[in-house]
Order: sequence, then C-alpha cells, then structure tokens
Amino acid sequence: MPSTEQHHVICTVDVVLLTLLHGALHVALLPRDKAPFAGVLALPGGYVHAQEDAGTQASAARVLQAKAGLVSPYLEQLATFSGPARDPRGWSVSVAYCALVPPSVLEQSRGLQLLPVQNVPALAFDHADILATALERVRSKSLYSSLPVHLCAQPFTLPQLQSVYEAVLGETLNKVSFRRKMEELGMLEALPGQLQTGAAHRPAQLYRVRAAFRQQLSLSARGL
Amino acid sequence: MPSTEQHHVICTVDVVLLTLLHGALHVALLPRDKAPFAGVLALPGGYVHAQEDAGTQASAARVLQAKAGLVSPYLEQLATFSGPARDPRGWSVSVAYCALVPPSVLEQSRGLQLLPVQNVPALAFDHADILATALERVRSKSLYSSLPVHLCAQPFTLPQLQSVYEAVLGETLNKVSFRRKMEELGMLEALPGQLQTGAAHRPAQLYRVRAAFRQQLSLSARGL
DNA sequence: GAAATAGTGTCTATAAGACAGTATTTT
DNA sequence: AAAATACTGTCTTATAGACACTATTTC
Repeated sequence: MPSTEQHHVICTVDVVLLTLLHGALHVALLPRDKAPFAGVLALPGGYVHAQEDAGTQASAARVLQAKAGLVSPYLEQLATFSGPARDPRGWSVSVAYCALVPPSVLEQSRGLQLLPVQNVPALAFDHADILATALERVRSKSLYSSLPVHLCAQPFTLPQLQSVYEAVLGETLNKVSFRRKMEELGMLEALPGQLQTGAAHRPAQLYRVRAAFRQQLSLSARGL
Repeated sequence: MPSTEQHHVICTVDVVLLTLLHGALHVALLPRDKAPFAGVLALPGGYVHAQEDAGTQASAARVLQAKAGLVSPYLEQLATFSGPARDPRGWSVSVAYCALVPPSVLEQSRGLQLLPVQNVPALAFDHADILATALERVRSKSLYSSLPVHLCAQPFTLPQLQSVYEAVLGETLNKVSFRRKMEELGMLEALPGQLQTGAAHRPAQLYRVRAAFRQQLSLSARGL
C-alpha cells in the first residue's frame, strides 16, 4: 500500500541559512541549476536520501554540506510545507530547517548569494513563504531566548551581542536590562583577563557561551 | 529522479488529539487494526493521499474525520518525525499535528480511548516521542497565549478557564493576575446578562471568544 | 585632556502577586 | 443566616527601563 501511486509524495528538505552582515539579517540563496525554476534563486535544498540519511535533520545537514560547503552548529527544524502545487513535479513535502551562523562560517562557502532579508527577489517554489516563516520564528524566539548568540562569532563582547539582538529584533534595547538578562540566562562566561582592545575607548570584556548551552537554547521566563 | 528507489519515502500524518477530562489532560488513542503494531495503541494517523489532500494539514483533518469522526476547530502543525527505523515498513516521514478540543466534541467520536497523559502505555511507532513533543509545546504555549481556551466548551466562566490553565500548567495561578491578563489579551467578551447559575454561590459571568480570535491565538508579551 | 564607548549604581515606572473586603447566590 | 464562590480594591513586591556617573582606552 505505501507504494501505490495514491501515496507517492516527493520528499525534500530546504534550509533557511541566516547570518548577520553589516547589521542586517541576510539569507543564503543559490540559483537553481536545473528545472524546475532553472536559474531562479532558491533556498539550499534537495531530496531526502532514504538510503543514507538518518532523518530529515541529517538530510538538511548533508544538503548544507553539499550545496554550501559548510556545517552549521545550529540547525533547527522550522516547519513542513506541503501540497500539490508548490513543486511542479508533483505533490511534495518539504521539511524546512533554519540554520544560524556567524559570518565567519560563510567564508568557506562557495557560490552562495547572501541577500538582505528585506530585499529578496522572487524565489523558486514556495521558498518565500518558508523564508517568511523562518524570519518570524527567529524574531519571536529572540524575544525570550539566547538564539541570537549563534549569529555571533565567539568570543564576543556584550555590546556586540546586544547589537546582534537589536539587528534581529529591529529595535534598540536598554543596556542595563540587557546585561541583567544575559546575567540571568547564565549561558555566558567571561574570559578572564581577555578584553577586546584596539578601539579608542575602554576595552570590553570578552565572553563565550558555556559548554552546556552550545547545543541548546537558554530561555527566559519573561522575555528579552 | 524523484521516482527512484533512493528517494522513496513513506509519508504519513499523525494527530495528537488532546482534551481535558476531570481536570487532567487526556490523549485520544486508537488500537491499530493491522500490522505493523496490530492491536497496539497509536495516535490517529494515516497516509497522505496525494490525490485528494491539499496539504498535510488537510490530511490530518481528513484522518481525524475518518478515524475519530470529528472536526477539530484547532489543528496546529507540531513537528515532523522521520528516519529509517520509526516505521518497520521503511524510511518514513510523519508530519505531526496537535488538536485541542473541549470534551463535548469527543462525545460523537467512536472507538477512541482517552487516557490521561501521565499514564499512557507503550505506543506504536515513535508515537510516545510525538506525544511528549506535543505536551511540551502545549504547556509552553499556555504560558503566554490563549491556547487553552480551545480546551474549554463555550461559553465558559473565568474561574473555569483559570482551572483549565491550571490543569495544563500544573500549577495554581493568581486570580487577580489571571483576570488582568485575560482582560489584556482582549480575546474574550462577556455575554451581557448571562451568568452561570445553579451553584450555591454568587453566579459567574459567562464569556465567549471574540470572533477575531477563534482561529488565531492571542499572545501576551510577558507571559501568563 | 578630549573623545569614545564600557560598565555600574540608583532612581523611577510598570507589572505581578498577596490579601482582604464586598457581592450574590443556594440551602 | 450560613456557606460558598465571584469579583474587586488596594497594598506590597518584583521586574524593567531611564539616567547619570565612573572607568579605560586611543589620539
């Protein structure tokens, strides 16, 4: 019964790969190299390989490695998009993932186009919907979690981290409250004696994410 | 290429159907009527029907109607579960949905077993994982949204709604704060002159959900 | 020392919770 | 009238934000 035509479904993954450049969120896109939508920009994606993938998360990681040449430490399932019309080849399911990386990780990537999320042209398939869902998720999670730390190359200073939050949320934050919250989240540790020098002002303390929080978010009960 | 064996994936949906009975969350389960896992309790689920379904959300609604004989006003995508081992028939993807209904909706259902979520036996496939994910999602969303109203038959009183929140969250809530929050969410409207009478005490005002919030949650910036 | 930004102390404003009082029903 | 619970007023406590002050660097 699973092999009857009635149940045949195209099964793919797509990855919304986000980073922060010049204070603005950018998404990584690739021009498609074949039909459908040949030449049109699309999210990195591909078929699930039932022979080799341990799950769709593994498919997404494999696709990122194959198409962008990178490994994203943070890769989270976003949502699943489906229907008869989203892919002209037939009824399809795409499990979408969201990856957040600091800009440094993208340096080894090849062929990716990084476009500011406010200014993305028409995309293949329903990738504009997938991108919109990812942005909404990232912004809403940034209101009460440590998610934006994944956009920051380590080590970083608190002012740097605050400006990352501000870029993602699109609003300025209160410095005292921000520092209180970061303290309270308990996921950062100061690197003793390591300061960011070189600027014409008091140097800032450098921090890194504690090991226990590298794979998992820290959530705040009350936001920020 | 999509039809090569390499890409063949079994595509299903499963629904975590939750309701509140005797002050405790219960999940609706069905004994499987054929292999694999014949006779074992499982979430209502089934194949995606590419010929008839407009998307996996429609598949989930169709499965609920077919297997439980009901239409759930609230049906939200939960997450997608996948891998080579979760279904003995082969590499599979299941898009899981979460439905919340008041107990009254389940009266017309046939054959469903409603079990308290703290006391569920071994389930077929990876349905225990799916259920755990659903419970975590429902509890976390209940902290800052109007989600639990879907468990309440309308119209309801504020003390009834508060006890629904308390049952889902597993903690008692401050009455004054709860009422302030419900006021602030702006999703309820009092039914003028309609009070819940019959009890040996002051009757409570009856409320219903405003039309604008029947399909969509109301979110609070600061929780509760 | 001037400029710039880091970091902190403290006051104010807002939101959450505690508590007690009043209101309205049944028995 | 007693009991029970609905509802509300108000005080206290906790949290968030504003603001100003000190600290430390480069030029």
